[in-house]
Amino acid sequence: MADPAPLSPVRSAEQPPVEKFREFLEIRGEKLTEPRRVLIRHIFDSHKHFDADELVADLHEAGRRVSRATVYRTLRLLVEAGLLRELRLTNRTAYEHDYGYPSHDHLHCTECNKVIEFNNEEVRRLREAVSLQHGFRASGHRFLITGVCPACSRARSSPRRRLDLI
Amino acid sequence: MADPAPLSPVRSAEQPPVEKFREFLEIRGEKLTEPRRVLIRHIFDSHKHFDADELVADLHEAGRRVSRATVYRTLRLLVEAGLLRELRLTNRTAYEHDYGYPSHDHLHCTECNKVIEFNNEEVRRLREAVSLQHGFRASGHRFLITGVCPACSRARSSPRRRLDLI
DNA sequence: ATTTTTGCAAACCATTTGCAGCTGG
DNA sequence: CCAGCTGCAAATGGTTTGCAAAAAT
Repeated sequence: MADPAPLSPVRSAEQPPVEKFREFLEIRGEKLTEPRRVLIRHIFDSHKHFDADELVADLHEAGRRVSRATVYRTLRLLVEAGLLRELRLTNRTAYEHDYGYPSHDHLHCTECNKVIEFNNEEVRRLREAVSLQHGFRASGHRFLITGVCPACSRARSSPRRRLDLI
Repeated sequence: MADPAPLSPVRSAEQPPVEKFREFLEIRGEKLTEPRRVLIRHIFDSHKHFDADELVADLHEAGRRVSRATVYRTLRLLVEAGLLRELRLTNRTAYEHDYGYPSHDHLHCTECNKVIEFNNEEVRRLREAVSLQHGFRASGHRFLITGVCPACSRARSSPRRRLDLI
């Protein structure tokens, strides 16, 4: 999955993801194991969207092998812990950082499959307004705009496009 | 999947879904067959969200059996034709009417899994504003608010709840 | 007559799970 | 030590596909 154009990553006074996870596990009487540490380290090492398969592949390449089963099991925990968020754009579930990253929404280019993040105050306001109208207690939202990104838009209307297709 | 609280269905001067589909197929040199007619008739007979499995089950009950394979193949066509829209809330893909129904967004109750539709002008405006900011040509959007619906909210805070759980 | 479609069953693919052995607290 | 975890391999469950027979133009 294509990387998103990143917003300014703000992780300053907060505790690091591993600690947040340890806390979560402690409360449930569960354990912070080596495979889990490896995963969380790798995931929060860079800010990008990924799916289970990419994670397994990346780790194997890096010589840090964690079984597919453990990857799936841990991803579920990280979502429950509020560290990751699920993104269901295709048949495979993608994940993105939730903890320590500003809340945002997405533009999805249907030509190149790029995902662009954006942050707009209005979205949150609108979510509250709509929820209020329906007596709904909102806990989250997802605003996804699909279309064509500037780059693809340019390529599309460019006179050289016809030639490119040959 | 739970039915959505319906908006006023507006299908007046437009041609019926089957005709729209026939047109789509004709352009591609494809055929409007009996199983396809059965499916589209059943789907547009009532306005509700459904998935492939429910569709197969419903039809079998009604004595109009269409194979699972054909159901899946036809659903894909109906989406391409702009008659249906996909809704990926869970592991199975749900579908809703797109053609002849006002554009809208969704509130998804995570307790009872109900889907409530809403229509808010602001959403469209916001989509255009954000797209403009990013030089993006929007062709569609999805605004999904997750949380707890009024009914579940009431049940949750009710003093009798603890007893219900026993 | 020719091309597309259907139904069946088998294949696929992402994800989950049972289990025996390993590990963290 | 003991509850919880891991890896493996097998199971699941939704969706897709190959193919021979059936239907549409």
